[in-house]
Amino acid sequence: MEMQEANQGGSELSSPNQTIYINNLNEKVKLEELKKSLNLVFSKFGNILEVLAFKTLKHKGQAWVVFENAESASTAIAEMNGYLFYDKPMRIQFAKTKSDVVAKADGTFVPREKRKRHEEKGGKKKKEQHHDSTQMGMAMNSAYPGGYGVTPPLSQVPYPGGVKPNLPEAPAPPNNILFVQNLPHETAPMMLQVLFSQYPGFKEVRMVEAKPGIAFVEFADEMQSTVAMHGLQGFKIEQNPMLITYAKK
DNA sequence: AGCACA
Repeated sequence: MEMQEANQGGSELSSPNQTIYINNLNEKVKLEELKKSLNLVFSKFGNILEVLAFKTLKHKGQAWVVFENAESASTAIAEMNGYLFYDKPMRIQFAKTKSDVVAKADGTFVPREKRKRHEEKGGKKKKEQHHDSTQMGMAMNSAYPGGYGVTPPLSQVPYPGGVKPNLPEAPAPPNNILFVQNLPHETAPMMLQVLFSQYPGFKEVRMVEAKPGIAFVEFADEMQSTVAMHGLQGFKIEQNPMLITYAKK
């Protein structure tokens, strides 16, 4: 039988990073509210260092959430990609580059001139563009209740009717097969079996030789796959947090 | 659509 490309929508997964990049956000929402809400929704995945969003035309509808750990970011992507937020499904990926707050902590921070790709050309009337970058560090992040399984309405179908064919990561609907990513290349099927077979309904692990780092894990039904997914989401194998989603059928 | 921290 044939199987869909393992890779989601043909776009590569950016390398794991502690910052997530979110787009397809509802542009009508005011920035402050947007950031507050993002903070609320994402704080259960771990401590958030900063939430950034901007109002400029080039950056509308997008935001960055900087976590303290890459593991949190990874879990947040797996759990929240496609989540309806102000009536639109969030599209989430790892950020392409390291956030300044993180670089500052690293000691690798280099002031912006080096990092700018292209400067703005003259001839444009300069407009005030306010974007604020509130840092709501301690204020709003509550410690997470323990367990990620509590994401509410993922069951609502994110893309009802006509969908653009190549979304970066169109989340597959819940089903009995899990798609596991971000595994160390040397991960043995047996190791995965040990992990997943603790969950009821486990059937088998399938790994794709041609594509190291991923695996399919089949359960008897979707309730059982869901339990396993939430139980093992972000579980680290040799430092790599597993990223588990439903497989595309 | 669009990956920044002015």
